[in-house]
Amino acid sequence: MRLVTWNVNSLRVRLPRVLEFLAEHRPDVLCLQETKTDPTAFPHAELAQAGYVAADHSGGRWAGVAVLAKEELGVADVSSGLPGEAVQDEARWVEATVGDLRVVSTYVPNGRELASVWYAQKLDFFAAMALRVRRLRTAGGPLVVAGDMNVAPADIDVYDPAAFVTSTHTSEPERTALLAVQAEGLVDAYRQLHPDDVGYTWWDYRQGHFHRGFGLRIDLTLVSPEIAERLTRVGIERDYRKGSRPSDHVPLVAEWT
DNA sequence: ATGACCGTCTCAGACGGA
Repeated sequence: MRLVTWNVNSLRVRLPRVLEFLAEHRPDVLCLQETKTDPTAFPHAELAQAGYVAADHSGGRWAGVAVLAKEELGVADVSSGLPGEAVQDEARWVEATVGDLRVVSTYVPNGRELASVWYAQKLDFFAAMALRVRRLRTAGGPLVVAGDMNVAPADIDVYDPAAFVTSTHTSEPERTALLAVQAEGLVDAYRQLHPDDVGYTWWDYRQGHFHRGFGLRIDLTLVSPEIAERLTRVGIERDYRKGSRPSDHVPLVAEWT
């Protein structure tokens, strides 16, 4: 199984890069975030030509998530929205079943500033997420929760921890909230296979941050234990930050037997 | 340097992103 998560920052603009990626890597499953797509404008036809079907939760100009699967695998039992999320219908959570695998694609709220209402809503989103993961784990079967968590789990995941002490994404409450989700029975796939490696998945468009190596690891693939023990490779497709009109995030690839 | 980049919606500039 090859499963990929990628915050594309507008599926309309990024469609050529997405089709390039599908052709090059042929993932079984591709989780997308920040599709920024109107529900009526989701590019189902273009993806079908590439051999993929999609379960999308599209909310217009902001957010938007989707689960793509190879046509022969299909997407079943689609569920849109996170029960209990602070702001309903922001299109930050979609679930689908692919084969025997339950897949979630999520785009956690940014939080904007510490001690803001948006920051509180971000923590609330994680709390709702932990409850939902508990439910899904109780139901049993292999589970993947992949997406843009908007939290760098540890200082190794931050190019300059000191630069973030007054910012979101590295605060103790955010990290604790993410750990509470994992405590429901999910493993950080990249960190499992790369315990000491620096592996950023996002670089700010500004100030040449990519070329200066200033990134964060905020896109995660969280897997249930039966998948974690079968992982064979977890890789970051850094080259997709280069070239024509790149997203500010890159694809994270996980493979298991 | 009080910003710098990118995408969206609406039409030059705001808002969101992290």
